[in-house]
Amino acid sequence: MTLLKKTQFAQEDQVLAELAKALAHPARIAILKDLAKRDMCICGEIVEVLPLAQSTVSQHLKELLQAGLIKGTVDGVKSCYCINWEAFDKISGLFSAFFSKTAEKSGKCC
Amino acid sequence: MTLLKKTQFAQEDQVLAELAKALAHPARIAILKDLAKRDMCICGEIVEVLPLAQSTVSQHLKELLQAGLIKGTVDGVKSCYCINWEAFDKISGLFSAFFSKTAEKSGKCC
DNA sequence: CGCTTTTATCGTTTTTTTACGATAAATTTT
DNA sequence: AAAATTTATCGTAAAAAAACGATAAAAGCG
Repeated sequence: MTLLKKTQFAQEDQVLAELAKALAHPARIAILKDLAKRDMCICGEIVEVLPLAQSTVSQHLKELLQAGLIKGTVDGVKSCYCINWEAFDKISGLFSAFFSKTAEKSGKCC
Repeated sequence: MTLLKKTQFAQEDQVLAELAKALAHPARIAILKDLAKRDMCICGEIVEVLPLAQSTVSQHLKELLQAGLIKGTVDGVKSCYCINWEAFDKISGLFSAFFSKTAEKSGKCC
């Protein structure tokens, strides 16, 4: 009788929900946009453009990493992050598939 | 010094994050898929196909309502829900805009 | 070598989310 | 009219997320 009901849903739905969760904070949206904007990848400059403490930003980066949306490499004392384009495209595809597949129905409604 | 930092981000990012949050649970993904699959809209039959208590499902429906993804009408003692297609398409557009705009960069990386 | 910079992690607090049972309101059914 | 059905809401508990400061580890600089 735990509180972990999520695992009882279809794998596919869990995956999409997990990805949506990674996007479910404006800081993480902003990070992704920032990483995409600069075509070189970025380290702790992200901290400067966000209204959050360094440790909090680090946490958000970790979540994006775990979701596979970005990748990071260590460059001396600095950390360099960038968008994981292969994953990003795949995830983009998952979302558009979800939306288009869901929407291809008649649209009859109450 | 509250803990409400979210409001300090760009409106656009807040909106997208909020929508992503509405999708950030497998139950809500499943509900949307189910509503789309049946081309008539559905009431508490949703409860039967989900491994969750009625009150919990009702809560998830409320969140989808608040995000604008679905709409609901009362039909006697029953409640009838369906996808809000106009909003759905718009939201679909927001996501694909986010992904394509973000991805249109060079892809230089570390 | 000692100091500074950079960043990840730890510990903690606050807030939000998830989940359920109980109940209440409204409506059918009997 | 009484009983049963349907669903939203309330109260509550447990878990997860968000945020920060402090600290630690690693690298670069004087």
